[in-house]
Amino acid sequence: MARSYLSADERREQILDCAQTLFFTKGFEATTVQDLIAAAGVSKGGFYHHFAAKEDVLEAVSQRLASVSVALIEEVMAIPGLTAFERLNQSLRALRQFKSEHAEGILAAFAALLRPENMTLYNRINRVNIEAALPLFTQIIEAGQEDGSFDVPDGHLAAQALLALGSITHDAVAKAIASKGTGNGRNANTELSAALVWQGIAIDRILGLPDGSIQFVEPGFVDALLPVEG
Amino acid sequence: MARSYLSADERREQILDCAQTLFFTKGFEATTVQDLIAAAGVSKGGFYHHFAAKEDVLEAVSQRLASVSVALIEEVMAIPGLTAFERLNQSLRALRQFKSEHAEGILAAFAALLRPENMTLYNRINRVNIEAALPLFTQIIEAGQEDGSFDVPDGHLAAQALLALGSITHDAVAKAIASKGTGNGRNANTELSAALVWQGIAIDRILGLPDGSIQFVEPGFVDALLPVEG
DNA sequence: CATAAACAGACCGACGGTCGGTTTGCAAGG
DNA sequence: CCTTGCAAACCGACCGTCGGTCTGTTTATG
Repeated sequence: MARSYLSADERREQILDCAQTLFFTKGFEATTVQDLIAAAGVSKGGFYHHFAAKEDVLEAVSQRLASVSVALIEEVMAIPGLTAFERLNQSLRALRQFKSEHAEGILAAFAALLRPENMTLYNRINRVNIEAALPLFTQIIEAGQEDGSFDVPDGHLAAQALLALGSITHDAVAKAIASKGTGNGRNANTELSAALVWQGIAIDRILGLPDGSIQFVEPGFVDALLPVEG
Repeated sequence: MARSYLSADERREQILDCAQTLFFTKGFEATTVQDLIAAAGVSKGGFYHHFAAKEDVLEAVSQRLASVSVALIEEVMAIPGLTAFERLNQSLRALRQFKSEHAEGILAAFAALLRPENMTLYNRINRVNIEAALPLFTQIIEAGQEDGSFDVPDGHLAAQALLALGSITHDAVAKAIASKGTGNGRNANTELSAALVWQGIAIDRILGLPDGSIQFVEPGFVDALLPVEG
């Protein structure tokens, strides 16, 4: 029968595409290698020619997802002549804009990731994302120590604190998604907005800025992402 | 052959004891049900009589560990006549003291948890711990909104932020443990101390307090926990 | 046409979990 | 005090499935 014979890179990407879909749909543990090779149309031997283990696929998927955020921030890093404060705000804005532009996909991803059977996937993606973003945020904050934007004793530690705050909103996001179509979506959206506003304030405070300095949400951001029906 | 026949509670606890040791030693995934029943001296059927799945054992072990911290904080909650600020500080002190008193065990646990093959165990324990501690911290902070101790818009969100900060120090702890016997333990301990001091400052700032209000470390705490040899 | 990369698929050991049956403790009835 | 009945504790052989291996075969490429 006609084998397809893709290049290593193409095949890898194709398998990762299938894996991403499957992982998000049924979870990492529940996705078998059989599922993966069936979806990708490749044999067991072919699969293990490109990946040493199922675990490697998880890692690669996580890395690929993290690289999206990294690229967005690196674009902002390339802009010359910004203060560190402006650079941080712009980075957050870029991430926000990306979420808005891909609202549908982001939403589906979150809905999948927050399901209990997907904790492994969620934790891995989260970890890799933080590891990838940490040096960039460290760089920004350390520049901010120089130019007087921020008041923190250590840029690296401050960056870790900022990234750790991300987990605050996950609860609220989960609730907001869960309440879709249950009638209290309005309420959940308000709660999520409050959580995001607070996350912004927490960032301000950690960086030694007055409340409201960093713009972490925009009015209507949540409602645009999660439209309340009815 | 002489069966032992323990009560359900006794047997459960016994299995959990063995499981805890095994999970910390070889990790959750690497510990098989065979290992568990061999260690506990019970049969497959006996094991599944008490636990519906291997996963349940993980959950139970995590819950049991979390209940230790909860008990410590609840003790502080029972003290009458404290301001919320004092209550928070006392709670943190109690946790710190517990760590000092059980330095050896705590250290071994951390060393085990931070190994890459133990991420599942680590994440689970972390999650359960946060879930267990969240209502208590929320209660303290909400009281602090009333009595003027803290300046935050929402007690629950503030508590989530505080607990999220815990992850900052994990890196430093991992480094400090890893550097034992490598000669730069002195350095790693200093770094860990700095991380803990920063975590205290971050808590201050999030709660709207001046830097240094909350005592999150004491001088010599790290060196007492992780003695530098030589 | 040689060589290596890409792929195939039968196969394996081990794992989590099930199931029908057995043993023990215990309380109620004689 | 002794049955007797019964539920709870326990046993261990067995099963399906999974991740991973291994021996080859097919395709591209220089």
